[in-house]
Amino acid sequence: MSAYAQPVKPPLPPKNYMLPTHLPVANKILGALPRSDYQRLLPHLEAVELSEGDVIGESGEMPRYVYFPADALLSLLSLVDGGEVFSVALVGREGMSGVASALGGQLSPYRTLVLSSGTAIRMKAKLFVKEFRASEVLRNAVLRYVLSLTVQISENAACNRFHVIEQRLARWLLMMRDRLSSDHFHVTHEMLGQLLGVRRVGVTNAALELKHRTLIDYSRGALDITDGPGLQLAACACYRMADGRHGRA
Amino acid sequence: MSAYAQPVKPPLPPKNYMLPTHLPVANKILGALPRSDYQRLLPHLEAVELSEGDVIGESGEMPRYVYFPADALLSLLSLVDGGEVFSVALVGREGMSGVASALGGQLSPYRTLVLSSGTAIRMKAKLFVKEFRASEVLRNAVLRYVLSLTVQISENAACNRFHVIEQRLARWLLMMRDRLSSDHFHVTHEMLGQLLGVRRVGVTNAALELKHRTLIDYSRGALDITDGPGLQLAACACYRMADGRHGRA
DNA sequence: ATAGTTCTGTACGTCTGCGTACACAAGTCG
DNA sequence: CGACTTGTGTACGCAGACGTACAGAACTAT
Repeated sequence: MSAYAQPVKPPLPPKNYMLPTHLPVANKILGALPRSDYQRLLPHLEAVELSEGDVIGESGEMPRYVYFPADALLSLLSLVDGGEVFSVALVGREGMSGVASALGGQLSPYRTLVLSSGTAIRMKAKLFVKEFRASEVLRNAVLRYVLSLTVQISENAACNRFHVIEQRLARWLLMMRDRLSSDHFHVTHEMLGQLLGVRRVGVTNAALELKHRTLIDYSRGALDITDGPGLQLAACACYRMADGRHGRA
Repeated sequence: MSAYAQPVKPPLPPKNYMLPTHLPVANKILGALPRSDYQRLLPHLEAVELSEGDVIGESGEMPRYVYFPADALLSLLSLVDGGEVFSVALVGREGMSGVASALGGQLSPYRTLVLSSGTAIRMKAKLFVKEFRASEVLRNAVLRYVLSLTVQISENAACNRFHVIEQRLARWLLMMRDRLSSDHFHVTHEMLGQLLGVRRVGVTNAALELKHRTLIDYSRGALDITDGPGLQLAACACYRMADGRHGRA
């Protein structure tokens, strides 16, 4: 059974790091804050190490922390009635988890899963809400991210509707690459199946095809993007439209 | 050709109405405002009549107005590269169009289509942004709606992934009924196909089945929900999870 | 009344993806 | 070392939806 199927994981071991007392910080929302705002938040920020498979927030519960990924990668999963899970968005250093709190929600609508191990900066949700209300700078940064998140979810929904697995797989691999800033990362076909909302076998077939075309290579979860430009051609145009912006040419 | 396929419709004829100077107003966001806030907005609000098929906002453009539907019904359409359109959300009296402006976006990510004729209250987008920044009450109301909109889009995406056309059709009809507060409304199979992102024929087949089960009846766009509870059983559980809240038992 | 348009019903071959099952390989743990 | 777990490859029948095409019914306009 993959970690995806587990409803809740045990609490993560918090591990403190030195946080930079000056900009830029790894996370782009925090990094965009003026020095004075960042300094005010600093005492309440805590760097933690997240491990692949951790569930750091469950749908229907109110998260105690909001997370700003540095080099970790998160996935927001929507739970369907039959116990199915479906990934609606990826969250990397450009974003955060826990926006529902800011928007006045009492419950998180998503399960938040750690897709790729790494560091994230966290903050108590209640405090974050307070800061969000008080600081216009922070609020504007967060709201801009909420917008891009909503757009990501929407385009993703449309993409799922119209494009075949192979194109979508190529796109997701590129999206992960962009957010991780690396051509090499760890992800199994089973995980990708959950992200795309398709069978593991469907991923295997699509991945094989991409492998035969020498666009990617992989073995037991160790995935390599060997031909980025080629992979972009294999992906649907959704990638260029929505995600090309993130950089990593 | 259906109105959906047309990129832009000619400007709508604005038609002024008396707006209530006291609460409640038909739109729930505006209606939830304290009297003083509503009074301040009032001079800038304008009631307009929207007609089915009107496109009141185009993807990639910045809308000049934000709209608060009273008894009109809007659909937010995401445009996919190949010219396909896909409805990501319904907006009725519980919501508004143009949230992107509030969140700091320069461009609307959606085409906004009038699904069902009726009245809406509109306001210049720039002014709305100003008020959004200035008034915490308005801001909180709008942000709560942004959250529910995001959740709607997400659950919709997941629903599309896992449920068959017939269930999804039943759900959309119920969603439309809830927002229009009526068991009878006008919508063609062609329109529904665009909303669900499927072929017109697919809708016809599903609708026929629902008709044979005497859950609905229709003819040339005039649609009747003749057995609401039965239709709920035909719909996927997504309806009860997400939309049952809207009321209309 | 006639002609045109819109909406709905029906048909048919095709394709993508599903559900399921099994085998093998590579790692892990005792 | 052997036993177990995890990840990947492969097969096969089936179902839902697609693309397309055509025809009739209902409404509209002249």
